[in-house]
Amino acid sequence: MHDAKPFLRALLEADLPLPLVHFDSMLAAWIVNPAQRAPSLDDLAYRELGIEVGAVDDAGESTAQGAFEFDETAIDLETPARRALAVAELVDGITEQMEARGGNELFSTIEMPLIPILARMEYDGVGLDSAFLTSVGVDLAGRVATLEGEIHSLAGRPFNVNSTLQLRSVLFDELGLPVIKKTPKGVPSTDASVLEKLSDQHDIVAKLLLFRELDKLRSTYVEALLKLVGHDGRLHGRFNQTGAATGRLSMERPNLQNIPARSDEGRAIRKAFVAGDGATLLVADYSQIELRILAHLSQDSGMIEAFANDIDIHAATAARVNGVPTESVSDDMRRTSKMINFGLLYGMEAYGLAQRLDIDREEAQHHIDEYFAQFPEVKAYMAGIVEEARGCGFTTTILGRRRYLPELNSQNARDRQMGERMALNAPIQGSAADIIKKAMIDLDANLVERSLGGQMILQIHDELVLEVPLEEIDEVTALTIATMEGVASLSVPLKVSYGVGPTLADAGH
DNA sequence: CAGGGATGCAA
DNA sequence: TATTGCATCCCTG
Repeated sequence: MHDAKPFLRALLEADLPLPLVHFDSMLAAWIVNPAQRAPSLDDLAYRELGIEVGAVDDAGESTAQGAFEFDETAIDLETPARRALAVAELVDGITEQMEARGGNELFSTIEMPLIPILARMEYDGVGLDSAFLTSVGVDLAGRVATLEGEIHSLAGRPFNVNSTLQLRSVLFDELGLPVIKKTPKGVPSTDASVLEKLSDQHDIVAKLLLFRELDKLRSTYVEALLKLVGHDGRLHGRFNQTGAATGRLSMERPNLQNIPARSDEGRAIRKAFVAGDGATLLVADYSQIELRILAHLSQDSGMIEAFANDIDIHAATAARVNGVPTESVSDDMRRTSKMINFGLLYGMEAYGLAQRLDIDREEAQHHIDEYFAQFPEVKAYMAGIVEEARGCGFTTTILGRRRYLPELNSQNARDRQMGERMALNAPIQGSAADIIKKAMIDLDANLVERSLGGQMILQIHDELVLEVPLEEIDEVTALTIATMEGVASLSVPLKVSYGVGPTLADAGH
């Protein structure tokens, strides 16, 4: 099949048994080159076979809901038939390409087995308390309207606060506030980091920040979610298995991987995600998985030791960098080390660290130098990975997932540096994706083996959300943690923390 | 109405 | 001028 998941989901909706799918040409083409998101059968057949399978309408292709809906008066059997034949013709060629790129095992042991699991997760969906969420929306709308009035008064005239064009005139032309930075197009920026720097200059600025925050929550996380609730009162987002070049999943309609978590208002929205009757939610997340992978890949003895002792990794790195005992680490020392730890995962440079810590570039460089002096294997690993990727053209994860980076040899310095950052990040983010995908496959099998009713319903990059019958919660919690922690044996332990509760807010931690 | 830019949410 | 995504709003053509 090409893109089997919507078909499997349609079978679940029709209460029909699922066939075993052996080969998904969309996934296979993505393994060969993860830069092409959702390779279409049209393009593949033309490129690999020189065949024109013809444009597909939504009758032959999966519809938005994943069901096959035929107009019975005008069934086109020819196009689906040509497409089916094209998939069959593609199998050998793409398999050879996967083989040549070392991707066959990843394909057959991770990506293919994940398809029916994701189909089931989409089919099950997650419960939404629409009445509660509606009341959150009413509250937010009221506060937003009040703020809008106050902003208009302070500006001296009404304008559309959501229009950056109009807001720019108000702030920089009419109120005379200083321009802090410009957008890539060269016009004055009004983004949150700019507003934060202007907050002591005019009362309007704090109102604007709050307006943006609350209106974002209202429009994106209240209105949008309510529109997508199914007839069963649940949200059935779609997982995109080929959406991220690093190997992560992505999600859409809705994207439940970016539900607010930090502010109080964000947590109110998380309260609307609920378990069904007689069930509860279990949220299990890998603790610092990317830094643990960095410790493993770099074999840095200091970092491995910190994880082996299971101490707060940001405090532990701060202690080492500053040459003090862990208990003497100040808040500021920990904050700096935490920023560098995160920056390492993204291919940080001094400029970026300086921005985030609001310090000079020179001072940021000094912090980075001190860090690398204490973690020399990390420094060597970072340098080596870029060099290796430049040589062979790709990076590799612990399960052999490759990301090709032609940018590394670009004539354009900006593109080349982007390639270097991607080379630094891809093995780490990609290995984390490998690990949680394997955990999903193992956990699904373990739940079935023990005849448990607990089901995975969401994956949010380093965490799994399960809906669990109340009477099973202890057994499923223990099984989930053991499975997630046991999927890989790295040079540092994998650690899982968890929370349980009737809503996503209660189960969070 | 499609598409791009700006913005902001998550890990 | 730190990685990966997706959604919203505004604005233009």
